[in-house]
Amino acid sequence: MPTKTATTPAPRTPRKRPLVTVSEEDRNRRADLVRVSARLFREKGFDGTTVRDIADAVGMRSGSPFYHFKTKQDILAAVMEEGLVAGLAATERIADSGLDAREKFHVLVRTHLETVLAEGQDFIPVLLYEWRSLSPEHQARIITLKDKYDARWQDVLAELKRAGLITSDSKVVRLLMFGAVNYTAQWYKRGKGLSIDQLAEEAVEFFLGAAGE
Amino acid sequence: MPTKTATTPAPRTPRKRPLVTVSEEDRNRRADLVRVSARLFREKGFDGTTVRDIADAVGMRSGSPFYHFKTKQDILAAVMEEGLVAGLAATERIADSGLDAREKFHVLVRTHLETVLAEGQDFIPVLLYEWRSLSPEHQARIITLKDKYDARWQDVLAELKRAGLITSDSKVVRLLMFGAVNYTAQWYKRGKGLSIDQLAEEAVEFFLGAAGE
DNA sequence: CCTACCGATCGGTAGG
DNA sequence: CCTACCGATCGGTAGG
Repeated sequence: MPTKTATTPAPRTPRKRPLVTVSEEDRNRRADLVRVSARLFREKGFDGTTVRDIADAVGMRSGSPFYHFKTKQDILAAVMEEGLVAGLAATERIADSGLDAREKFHVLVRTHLETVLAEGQDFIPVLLYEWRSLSPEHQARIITLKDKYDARWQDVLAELKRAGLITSDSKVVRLLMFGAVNYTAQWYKRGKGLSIDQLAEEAVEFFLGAAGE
Repeated sequence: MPTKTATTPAPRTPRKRPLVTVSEEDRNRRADLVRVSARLFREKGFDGTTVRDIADAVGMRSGSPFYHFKTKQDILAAVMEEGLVAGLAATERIADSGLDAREKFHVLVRTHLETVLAEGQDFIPVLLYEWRSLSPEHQARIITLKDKYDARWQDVLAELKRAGLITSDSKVVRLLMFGAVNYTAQWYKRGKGLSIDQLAEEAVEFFLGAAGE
């Protein structure tokens, strides 16, 4: 049954709320839970966050999150998956753009920094720092997405090397760059010092060194 | 009947021990607790590790760690402090050596990598990834040590810049390097791929770029 | 350092 | 999504 059919005549019977299908409101509440959980998991860790913390933050009673998620683990998986799907989409858009190597890399770094540092962006930091709390089954599913993400970065590094902007495009170099960028989550304070754009600028200069001049 | 899961209690040889002074044995047991706690905190996180886990790992009963430490928090602080004191000593030794800038930097990177990646070296990773679990009072005391550590790195970066090996020795550059090196704790597998020495080599080349050639 | 224990809290559930 | 609840577990303690 189509969810929205503009051309069908109005139903003869007065509309009643569907009792079986998942309502729009349910989906919104679920999204609320994922969003506040991301923030709490980032601030206090997965083990340091209780289901009651999460329920409080969205104005539910302590047992109610389990109407939307089977377990606390499932909430964690949802947070990570949402962050990675969004991050992957952005990465692919940039990788497939027609920009030249240096510019493409710059945009990639800036976008990743925004993903890690901008307000309300807690999904990827949770992915980075709560990975060990995720069950092996959930990990396996998310690794598939993560591999695609990594592959796109590796492609851009290969472009940089062809352009003579870096001397090595090894996996180790990618991981070192990734570490440098991801670690900003630990020390960067919004509104103090550099803006995210300025930070991206300095990071790119550092990564490409004097080779790019 | 088969529910005899837990480790058997330590042999109970009643033994005379000094009642007032802290015996050598007490100090050894305390060191044992710190060492196994470092490993457990790294593997499962502070909140994911129970005092019972720690007691089991050294062959004590669940209440006994509290003979050596007032709280679980105090164990965490001891782990971090021990790691930082050792790391700071090594860093100062290198910074004050007569090596030239590039060589000094290389040794610094390699030593830090060993601190993060070598077997049984769990203290600094715990410091890096469980910082938020430490109470503000403990944090304040440890920040003093951490500042000294950072200052030594900054000194070496200034040397690198004077030698023309890097184009910027800003704090941001130090933090990016630190992130790249620290993040290895998340992906490096001992005995697979590069050795720690080889990794140090590649990291230094990446950090100094083509400028050093 | 062990025995024996406690109050608090936790993830999760039954039934509406 | 709430009410009412449970079994398990946790950090920590008294007393020896």
